[in-house]
Amino acid sequence: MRPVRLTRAQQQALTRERLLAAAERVLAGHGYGGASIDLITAEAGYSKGAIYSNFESKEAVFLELLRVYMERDMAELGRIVSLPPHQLSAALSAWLETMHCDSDCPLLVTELQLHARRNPVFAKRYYALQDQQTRALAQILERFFEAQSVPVPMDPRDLAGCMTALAHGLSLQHPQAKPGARSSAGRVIGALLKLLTQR
Amino acid sequence: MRPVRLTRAQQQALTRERLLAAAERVLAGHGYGGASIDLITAEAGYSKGAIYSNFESKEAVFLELLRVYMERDMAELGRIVSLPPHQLSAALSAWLETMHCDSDCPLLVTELQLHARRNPVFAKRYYALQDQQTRALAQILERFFEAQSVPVPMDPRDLAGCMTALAHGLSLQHPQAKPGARSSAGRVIGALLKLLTQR
Amino acid sequence: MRPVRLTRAQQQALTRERLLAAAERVLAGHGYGGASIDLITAEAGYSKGAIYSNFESKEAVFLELLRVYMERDMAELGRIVSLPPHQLSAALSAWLETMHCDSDCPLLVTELQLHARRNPVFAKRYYALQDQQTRALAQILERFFEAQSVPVPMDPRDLAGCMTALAHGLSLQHPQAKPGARSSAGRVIGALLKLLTQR
Amino acid sequence: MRPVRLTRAQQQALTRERLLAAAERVLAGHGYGGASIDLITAEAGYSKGAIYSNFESKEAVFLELLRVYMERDMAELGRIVSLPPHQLSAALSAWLETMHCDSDCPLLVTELQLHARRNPVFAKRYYALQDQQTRALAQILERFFEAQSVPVPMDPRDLAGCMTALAHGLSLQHPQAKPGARSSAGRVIGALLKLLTQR
DNA sequence: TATGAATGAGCCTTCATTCAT
DNA sequence: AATGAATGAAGGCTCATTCAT
Repeated sequence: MRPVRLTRAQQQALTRERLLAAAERVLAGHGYGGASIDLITAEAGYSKGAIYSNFESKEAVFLELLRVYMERDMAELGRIVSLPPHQLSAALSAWLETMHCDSDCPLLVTELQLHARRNPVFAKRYYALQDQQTRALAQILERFFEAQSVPVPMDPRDLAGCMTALAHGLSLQHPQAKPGARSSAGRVIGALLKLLTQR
Repeated sequence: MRPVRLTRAQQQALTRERLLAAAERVLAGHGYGGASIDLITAEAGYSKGAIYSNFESKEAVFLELLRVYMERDMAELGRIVSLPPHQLSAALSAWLETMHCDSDCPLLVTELQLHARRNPVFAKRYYALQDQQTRALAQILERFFEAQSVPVPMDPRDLAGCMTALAHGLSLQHPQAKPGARSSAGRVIGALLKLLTQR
Repeated sequence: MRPVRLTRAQQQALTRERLLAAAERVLAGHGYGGASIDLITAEAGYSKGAIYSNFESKEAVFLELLRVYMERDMAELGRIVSLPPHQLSAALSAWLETMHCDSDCPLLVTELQLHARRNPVFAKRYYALQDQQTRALAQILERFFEAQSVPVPMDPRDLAGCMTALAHGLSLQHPQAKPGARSSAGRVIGALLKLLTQR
Repeated sequence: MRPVRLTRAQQQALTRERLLAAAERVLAGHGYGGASIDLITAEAGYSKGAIYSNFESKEAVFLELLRVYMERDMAELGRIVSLPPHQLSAALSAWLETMHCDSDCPLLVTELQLHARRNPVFAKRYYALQDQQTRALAQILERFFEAQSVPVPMDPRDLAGCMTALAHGLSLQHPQAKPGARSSAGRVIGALLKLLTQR
């Protein structure tokens, strides 16, 4: 039989992960200013001090959150870019909708963007990661247009920026959609993409 | 000769305006959570208590700020919509660039959007004003496409939402641009608009 | 015809009186700490500044209130002491009940007593006035017992102090009585007085 | 040897007790309105925030103070009621004098009474505890009169209310007595009790 | 490692007081 | 005489952070 007990390292990694997940939820629900240590640790089922056993400071938590967040995103984009052409369109749409329109993602990213605007340390890391993501999305878009035999209508990276801006911006224009409802952001982005491939 | 002294009502109106202007600057510079009464009144050159002679509460300051902000915007859009067709395109581009890309506006609006997401009272007022603005922009876009003899490629209000989302979203994707530099956001939006009228 | 206009002095006296009456009501309703200048002047139908045109400071308002309050009380007691013996008992009972049990008086006096405990200036005036009142009541009690042909059972001034203490203390022991209800304080004091005259 | 260090729970209990004791002193010295968190924690030798590690709010501090205060009183009354008859009279006198005349108790109780008049939450708890105390004192008075073979001259609970009202009211009628001096309140109450048992 | 009492700076708000009108 | 905008000192409370346990 395997021992049920986790090693020290595993235990701590688990705590870190739980804290980060809690920080994500609290950030989405309460904003950067409203995300207090107490709220985060309570959400994770720990007490206040747990944060300081696992992170340097509150700032460090969100820096780390940003890292895992973008890493997750990049992995997904990496998966999509390597899909066969005929699956690309559907995957792209799904990504734009699920990751950026129907979830807390726009809220989260926007909070982090605003924070980056005011915090140089945070900014450096934020813009680097965002750049990576834009490049990845640009590559996907190139392959996407190629698959439709349509020339990319503008610089692919600019287009990638547009898609992200639209996904975030549109989803913030309306109150939190009910879980079931199809977000208008998704619909509108789909329509725009179709427009750009239809001439 | 006119007396130099202002009446008391004028004096207070001046104070209100200064406080609101200070609130705008502080909000842009420190975010909703970071915009403390102390910071705002100091920025305006008054003592902390002055806010409470002019506003019900901190919340009321930002609600009022939102109102004058949107009012200013609507006046400008109203001016644009009544322009002769051949001046429309230039005015629209200028508006998108100046009001939404090169200024603190996207920062500000995004802060307010996020706040609206979490504050029902604020939300009600915010979404109402945003809706007005979207309608006005939609009307302008219709006239714009008409002037180019091109059918509007999608529902005009959706398109208006897209333009705003792009203006906000793109300008947040990069660190604060230096005052002189032409923002990439403006360039990209211009390119996209051209694309949509060029087929 | 008499002119309707009051003279300056009359006008100001009226304002003072209104402010004092308002201070009395607010003090009873909100306590010493809760009786703010704003509350008082609003209750009187004036604006904040009116207080400072008529009184030195907030403290001075309550000092003056105390004076008119005690003066009013003394006048009433003076009236009672000069009544013919056969009306004395009823008048005394009525005074104890109406002035000290069924009204805001105990609340008010207690607030002032507590304030006197902590403010030497206030204390000096307060205890002097209270002493006057106790003497007056003592005299009345002497006449009261004389009228019943019963020796005064203890030092008349101590007895007067007891009556006042009972009237105040008992009426604070219960939540604000409904206007119509006969206060238990009045009933109990009546019973005690009867006991002391019945042997 | 016992360890000198206290456990954490003990440490916190000590802090709580110190804060409550400080609150009691500050309340007596500055009144309900004047008893600020700053004053209380400074008096206890802690920093301002310490209160909030131990109590929900300022209100809760005084609610708790009220509780321990009344509990202490009830314990003492419980001790007295079970005394043999010949010790009753002396114990009762001692209690009335020490607990209610020569200490800060009347001040404190009166502050709390006034607060209860204006705060429904506080009132509920206050009047419940006061009722308990009155019943206990009534029982003692019954035994007291029985021991003297004199019928209780009025409803025992009313009489208990009278005794408390007298103890509080009389001791507030004079400036803070010097520690050594025999309070006139004690003397007067003693005299009255004797009167009631002497016929 | 995780806890949570204690700290202390900072926040929003109230309020007595001043003074130009 | 009365107004009320502005001041500035508290006041109650929150929260990131520290540290003994």
